[in-house]
Amino acid sequence: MMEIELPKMHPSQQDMDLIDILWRQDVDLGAGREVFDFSYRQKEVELRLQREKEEEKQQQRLREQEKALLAQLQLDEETGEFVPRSAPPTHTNTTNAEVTQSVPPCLDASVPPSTDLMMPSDIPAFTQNPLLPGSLDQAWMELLSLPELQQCLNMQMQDSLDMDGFMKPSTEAQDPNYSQYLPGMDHLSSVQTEGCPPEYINTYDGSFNTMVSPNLSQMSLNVPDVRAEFGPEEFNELFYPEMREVKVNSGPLTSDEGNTVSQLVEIPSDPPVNTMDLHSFSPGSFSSGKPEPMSEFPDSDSGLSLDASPHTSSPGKSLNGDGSFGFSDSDSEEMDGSPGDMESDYAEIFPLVYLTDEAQASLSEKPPAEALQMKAKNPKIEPAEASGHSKPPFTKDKQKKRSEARLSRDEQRAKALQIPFTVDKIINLPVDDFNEMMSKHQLNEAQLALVRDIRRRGKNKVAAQNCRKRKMENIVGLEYELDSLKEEKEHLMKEKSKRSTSLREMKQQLSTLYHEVFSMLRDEHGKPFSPNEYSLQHTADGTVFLIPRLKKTLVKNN
DNA sequence: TATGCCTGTCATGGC
DNA sequence: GCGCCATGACAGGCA
Repeated sequence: MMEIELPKMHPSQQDMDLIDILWRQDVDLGAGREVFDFSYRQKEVELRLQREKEEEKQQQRLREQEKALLAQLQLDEETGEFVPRSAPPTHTNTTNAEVTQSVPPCLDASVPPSTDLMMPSDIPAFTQNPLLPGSLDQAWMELLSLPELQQCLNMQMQDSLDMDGFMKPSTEAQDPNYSQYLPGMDHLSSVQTEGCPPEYINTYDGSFNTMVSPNLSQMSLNVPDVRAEFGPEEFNELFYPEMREVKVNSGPLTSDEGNTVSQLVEIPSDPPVNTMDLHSFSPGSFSSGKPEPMSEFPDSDSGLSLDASPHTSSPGKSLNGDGSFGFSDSDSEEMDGSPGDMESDYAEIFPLVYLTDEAQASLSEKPPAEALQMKAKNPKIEPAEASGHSKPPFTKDKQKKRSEARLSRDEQRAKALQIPFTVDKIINLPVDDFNEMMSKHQLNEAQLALVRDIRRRGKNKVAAQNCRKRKMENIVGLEYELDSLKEEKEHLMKEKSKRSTSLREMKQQLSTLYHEVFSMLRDEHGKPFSPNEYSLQHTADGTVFLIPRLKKTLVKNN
């Protein structure tokens, strides 16, 4: 087994099983991973560097955007919030007082109350608790200055009012805020917040921490779906456990998530072994430059009908001319139609080309005619004893690489058949050049068949190499992808855990503040409101409503 | 000798 | 229809 150097990862058993399944599919194809290790490692390093650069750029961009944004904002000294300079006066200034002073139903005078829909006369007026002159305001200010809390209240308010018909807050005033609290989810935020300029979406997260209390600034709100954990119903349960029948319409916060194969593995860098000298095989030199194997075929010269067109060459015209070579039309057809048999035929026709030098030497003592006669006697005998591969052709020369051996096998065949082209040319010439080359030489059927076969095998060999290489690259790529996904999953799990903790703390704070504020409210008689009968609702613009719970239920039923 | 890997080859289908 | 390419399957060689 080969030791492969793979990127460091700690896959689970399942992952390993998956890899093994993929790997087993190809392992018998012989693709070796180590071939790709180097490029793989390179790719990995490049990817990491690229990721780091991108992160750096993004941070830089965020800082710039934040600066630009802050330049457009001014700090509200009272609330501590940044507000656009050009924006109309915020409600935050008035909210503070109106929470306790303005007349219900709408506690914020800047927001015209929908009195026809809103508070009937049974809504008690707010009165500031004389005993707690500033603390209430302060508490609300603190509460309202927390964007997260505002957001929670907004959600609750919107849900309630959407359902009750008391008020339909503009989504533009709401949704963009969500994106501010989802700095890590810009892509999602931008989907939901069409009305919000992207620079606000992308930059508020940077300034966000400056607006919140220190402890909260530690919290990150990159919660993909806050409502999944902190939905309106849960919110209701948190504060109105007894009012579960009041269904709220949850707003749509959910987002619409939405080689060149490196040129052929160089064919064995070694050039075809024993590259034939093309010129030595020119038709005119056949008889003179008689290659050694040809001694096995004393009749071959005479058998070559150089003038005969391949198509007109009859069995009698092939090679021997006397037909002793055993080539018949059917044989030729077999060769063409069944390449698998061609090798066998070659083996029969030119048995020596399948043998080692030694074997050839021993065979040379035997007249080739004998072999040909055997072929003639039993033409149906499958070469190499029927399997076509059962006889190892080059088992003697262990030093030779198999590829070389195989290559030389075709070369030897070509040599034996006196093919006047190099195997390399036969395989690699473009089809036009190949045809042109072929047309310049009169080849008999056996030669044509062999040339075609050599070309086909040669091209297929390269194709197989490419195919295996691609397969290995795919496997390596999948392993890398698997590793990345595992890391991402791990990261998301940590993130989720962090968000949950943060959310819990916020809920707790909000609950505390809510009850604190509620307990400070007094009606015109100085009596506290019953939390069972009233609830506080808060909008994005700072308006606070005191909503009678019974009313909500009634409206809902209507 | 058994086993796993590598490579060449063939068959087949798509372009 | 031919040639090329991709790929699954198979077989042989080798360590």
